[in-house]
Amino acid sequence: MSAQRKPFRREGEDTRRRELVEATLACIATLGMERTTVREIAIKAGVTAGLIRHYFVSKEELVLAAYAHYVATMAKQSRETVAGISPEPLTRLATFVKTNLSAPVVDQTNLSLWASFIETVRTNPAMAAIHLEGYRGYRTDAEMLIKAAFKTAKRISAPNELRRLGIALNAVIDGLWLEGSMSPGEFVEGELAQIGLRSASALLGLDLQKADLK
Amino acid sequence: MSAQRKPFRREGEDTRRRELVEATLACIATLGMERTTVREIAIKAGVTAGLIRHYFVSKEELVLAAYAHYVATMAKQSRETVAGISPEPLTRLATFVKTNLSAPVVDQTNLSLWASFIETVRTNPAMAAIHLEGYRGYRTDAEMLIKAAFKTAKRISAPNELRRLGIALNAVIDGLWLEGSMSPGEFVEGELAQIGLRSASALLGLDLQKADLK
DNA sequence: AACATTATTATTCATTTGTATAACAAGGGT
DNA sequence: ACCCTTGTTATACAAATGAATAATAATGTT
Repeated sequence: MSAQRKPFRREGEDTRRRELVEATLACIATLGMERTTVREIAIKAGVTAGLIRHYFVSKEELVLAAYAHYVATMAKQSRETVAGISPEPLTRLATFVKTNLSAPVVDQTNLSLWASFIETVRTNPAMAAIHLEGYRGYRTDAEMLIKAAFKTAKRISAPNELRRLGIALNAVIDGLWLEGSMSPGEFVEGELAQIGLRSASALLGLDLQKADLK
Repeated sequence: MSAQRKPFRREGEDTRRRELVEATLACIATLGMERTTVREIAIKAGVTAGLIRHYFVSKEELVLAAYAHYVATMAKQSRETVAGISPEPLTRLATFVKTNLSAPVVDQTNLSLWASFIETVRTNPAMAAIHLEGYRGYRTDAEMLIKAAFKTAKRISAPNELRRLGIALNAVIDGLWLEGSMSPGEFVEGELAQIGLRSASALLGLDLQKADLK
């Protein structure tokens, strides 16, 4: 009547680490940071709890790796979407705005994940470093897009001005993303993206709505 | 050699409840939700852990009360600031923007507190209700201010338009608040508020910077 | 096919946490 | 001055948690 020992397969180190990291993100997103325990992560990953310590010296280190993975994935997706379309600057800018204001970026679970990390970011210097790098990259992307669009429109763009507009554009997107992710029922399909395009147009003095139709 | 029993004072119910609620907020802000335990809260409040259960049937209920207190306090402060100044609509709008983009609203600890609640808001219906009420009130405030400013400028404002602008204005403020609170070192004193005024001006087609100087 | 390595499972341990209960004393009523 | 209510402290407890250690079996090597 002895319970059988669980059968298993040996995986390569990188595979297992990625599996564990992804299971961690899934757990945090679903259960929240508080209820994300090593046992829960292990269940999600389909392994036993002990294995976690074989790859990560502590739960804290695993969470750190998960955050790094999350930031990197987000940045990569955003860049690939913009890079994969028409090189026309205005269209790119419009796509940048729209992508970040539609599913799957706008998503309650995604927001939860992001929020769960915030408090850790504040208290953990290693997490803070990862965050700052990601944020700066994101803002630089926005500035580059604006710069290119201005150039096409033959508009002068001083570095100061560019910085200010990058911050502002980023803020509208973040704010709308926040509202949309937090209160999904408050907006109809596509409304958020439309408001984003209009707002960005007003902020930058460009017509992104026309560009979006191309 | 027996340890002395801790001396204490009896407090009225509402006083104690408020003390416990405030201690809870302080704990969450400082330590994060995960490390906010009933014992830690009790220490912060200067009482022993057992007392908490005398006023709140569970830790969850205490956290809920703390969130309600937090939302109410924020809303009250915002309204009082705007109400306490010149009745000139443009100036009010400018103040609304500036207040929400300066200390003490823009603050890393404040952000932490807010973020800590997010995941709870998602999973707990009671928390979600409190949140939605607060958010709608905030947006309504913004819409009213915009409407008044438009009226002064003799501009027509359709309900749809008003809703859209309210959401957008709210988003810029939220986004800038987020960026400023998360990466305090990235902005110089007053920069955030300036960007906020400029952005709001562009969004609404009003000159809030001039209005701010009055 | 036997072996060695080590990834993985299984078990154990010390702490922590939320909650429950018991003991005590502060302050009001008479 | 005494008692009585109950706010408050102190102790206890079962469950959960991160981590440590022991046991086992999957896979590559020869």
